[in-house]
Amino acid sequence: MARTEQGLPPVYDPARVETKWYAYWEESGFFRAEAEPGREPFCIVIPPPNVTGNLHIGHALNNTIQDILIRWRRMQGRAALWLPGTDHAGIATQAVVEKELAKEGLTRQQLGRERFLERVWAWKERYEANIIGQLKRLGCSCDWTRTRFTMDPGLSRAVEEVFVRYYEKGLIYRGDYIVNWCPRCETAISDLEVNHEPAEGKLWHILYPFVDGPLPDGRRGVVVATTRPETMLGDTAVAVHPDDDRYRDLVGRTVRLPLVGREIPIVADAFVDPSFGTGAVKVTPAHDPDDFECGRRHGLPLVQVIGQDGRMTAAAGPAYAGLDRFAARAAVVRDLEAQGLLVGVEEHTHAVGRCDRCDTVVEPLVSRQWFVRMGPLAGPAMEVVRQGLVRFVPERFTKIYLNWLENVRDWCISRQLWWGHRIPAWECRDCGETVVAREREAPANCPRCGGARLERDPDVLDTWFSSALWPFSTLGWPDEDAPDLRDFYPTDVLVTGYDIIFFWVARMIFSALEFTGRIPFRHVLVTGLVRDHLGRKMSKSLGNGVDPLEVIEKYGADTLRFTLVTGNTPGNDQRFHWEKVEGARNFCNKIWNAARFALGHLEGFDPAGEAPGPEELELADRWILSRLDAVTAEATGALERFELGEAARLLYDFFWGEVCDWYLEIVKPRLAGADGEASRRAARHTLWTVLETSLRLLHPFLPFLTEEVWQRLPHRGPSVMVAPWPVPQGRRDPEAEARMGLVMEAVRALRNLRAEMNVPPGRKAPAYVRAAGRDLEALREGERYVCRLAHVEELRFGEDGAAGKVVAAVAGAAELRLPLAGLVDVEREAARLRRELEEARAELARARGKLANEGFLRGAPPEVVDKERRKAEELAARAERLEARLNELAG
RNA sequence: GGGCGAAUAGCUCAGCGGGAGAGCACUUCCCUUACAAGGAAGGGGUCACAGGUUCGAAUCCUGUUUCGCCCACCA
Repeated sequence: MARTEQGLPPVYDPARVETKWYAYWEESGFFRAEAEPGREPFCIVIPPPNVTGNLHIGHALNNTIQDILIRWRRMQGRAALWLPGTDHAGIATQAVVEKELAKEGLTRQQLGRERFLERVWAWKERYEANIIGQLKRLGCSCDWTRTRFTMDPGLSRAVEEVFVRYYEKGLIYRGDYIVNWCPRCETAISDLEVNHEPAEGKLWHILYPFVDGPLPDGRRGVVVATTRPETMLGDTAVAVHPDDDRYRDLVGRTVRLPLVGREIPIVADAFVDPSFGTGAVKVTPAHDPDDFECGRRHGLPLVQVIGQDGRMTAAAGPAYAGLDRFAARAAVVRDLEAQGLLVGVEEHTHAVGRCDRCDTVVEPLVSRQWFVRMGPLAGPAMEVVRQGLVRFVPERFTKIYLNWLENVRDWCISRQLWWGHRIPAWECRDCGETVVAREREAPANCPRCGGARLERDPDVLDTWFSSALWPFSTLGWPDEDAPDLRDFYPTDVLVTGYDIIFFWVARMIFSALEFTGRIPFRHVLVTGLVRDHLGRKMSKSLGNGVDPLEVIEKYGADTLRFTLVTGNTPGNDQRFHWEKVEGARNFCNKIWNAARFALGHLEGFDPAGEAPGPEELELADRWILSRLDAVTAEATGALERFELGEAARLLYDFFWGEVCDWYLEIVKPRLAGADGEASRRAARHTLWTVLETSLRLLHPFLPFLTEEVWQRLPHRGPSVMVAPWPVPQGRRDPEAEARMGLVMEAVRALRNLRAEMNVPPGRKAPAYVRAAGRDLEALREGERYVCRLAHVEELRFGEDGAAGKVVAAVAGAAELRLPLAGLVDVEREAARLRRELEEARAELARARGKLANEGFLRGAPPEVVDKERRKAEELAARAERLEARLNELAG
């Protein structure tokens, strides 16, 4: 940090400025969105993070994207609302708090419902504050005055309202159905909360003997195949396919259930696949979804042999009651074997369902639950997507979405938990009547029998039931006149991961259509996962997670944002590499230093007072301004298409590759006055224009850095975050771009010649140019740039040059020559080249020798051999180049 | 069993009908007063494979292979 320019250190220090600017933005009220006439609204509601813990790197990506979109639209003058909030995350939060309790040796039952909920609320307060703090560190420009939580009074009212209206419309029903039950969480879970994983298992073949004894043909009974023998205790039938000739004559007969003795019928049902197992299926309506349906079709009784705790019930018989279901499996197999009824065992891998939360094997159980009828809701939800009213980005996710809705089953929404929205239903203890009502309208007495013993349903709703309402409940629904609902709904874009399209996106769409009659958002921008550097999912158990806060502390929020958003396309996973973080950090530093340089030359600069006329701008100015307009248009287009990575790349390439590498270098002597006052003024103004505009373009991506720099630059307005988004100013100039292109190519060609020939950096010489027409004009116009940047004394047009020349063709038309004499000592250079050539040849011979050695080829690892091969190729190429240069020197 | 994605420079990835690119890594030179977290020059790729459409294909179509993911009630 020895030198400073304008008192600025040569390395950008994000820690010094980030909190300062965030506080300034917040105090200035820039995050607050006000809808006004004439200002088109733009709204994003945040996918509410769970209050289970801290934000992870995926949140950082997701929220960076939202912030970029919001900041961009805000600068465009839209009334941009980013509505923040958090989700109570029912089962997940309850689980973490229970875990915390367990450390104190407590269970929630010991605490009781009320005190347990107090604990959860305390947890919620702590983590909500945490999460909001983290979003602020990231730079998120949310309207914090509108922060919501899924269990806020208003949102809870929406939940209640939705439940009651669904119920009144017949779209919610309660009933005894088979559901996915987690015996550890002791609650029902939805289909989506079950993960199917392949598991090594066995397929047991069991003989169920005929009640009436063997048939005349000798058959003693029917053999069924099962992967879960313990469930046989609850069998109430055997099913075969109606067209299966092997069994057709058996339909209607009765078999005796082994171990239990119950007499059960053989029924015909088309759900049976004759090609699987023996073609005969044991039917356990209480413990298998297919069997449940089959049982209903045939009026079979339910025998529940596994309880909600995963242990066998009394109905399983005294030998098994109380046993864990897996212990019971072993016992049943043992007993069947003893009776000679186990007639075969095969190895068999099949899918076993596990609880999304705790990985416990799910038990299908019949229990009394609440369901949402999906049929009538799915149709419109598919229609709005088919019609393009709601668009997925990228588009391929529409198919996934539609496919899911086409096959969706009714949604089990009740959970046997405490943390969540309590179901607004009461049951009469006297007559069993069910009453569904808004809490404030709940009757004191049973409307049917008049009894006073109405008891509220103890269960709560699936957490996604409330998230499904998020886009409109946060804006004030069910109050139809809520100003925010009127001003900002439907929202514009939902940014979310592909992992919750079914859980959340689909449910928001059908809920919104049902209750607001409108779509909830116009676009769904789907993000991929951030994986670790090996491509693995980040997870707590692997310990491979990257904490966004750690990145922010080490490198700054802008760096993290830029890292996550570049080189990545919507819907695709990306890997996290610290090298990429460093690349983003370097870019920030590049901007910082370009600004440092510019500030040193813009002292006392007044943009309005010094605007040069068009005729005062020279080639480089017209070129960079043209490029600035082009990049402005391209970046804006990319943002409109949600290609944020593309927009970021465009700006990166422009700023680093064109502004810094070329324009700043060209402008240095001009700013120092080398080309006179007019040139200096044009350069100064253009430099300011390019830098100031670039900062505005970069602001959504790098909010802190751009603010810090912009504030130091001559500017208008209180903050770059409320400065106007750039629009092209009609400065496109294809002629200037073409001419400058040629100039740049000439510079590159001359530099190349110098480097190839080892011309000492300090040595200058004239360059001879042969060109015609426009090329000639362009090179004449850019002569000063070429001379300075390529370190050439002067350009001599139309001359053939000296002996020992080196030639480069430029743009196929012009030709540049450098005389070697005067640049290098030809004799010494030739000697050096010969030495290098010898070395290269010697090394090449060694490498070739190695590659000819059978022992090496066989013994060395393939990658080593490959490397050797590449080395040989490179050496050969190098030798060739050296020879060519030697010839050049000689000629 | 369906569906989707990926396969491009040593690594990580953009590009998706006319130029094969970026960052990192590699080689050479340069501490030139914006930046060595930098500058200049350079090496490195039959764009997985096979067909097809086209004047032209990394890019579109068909098929194949290898990874990865999602969905599905096969007991």
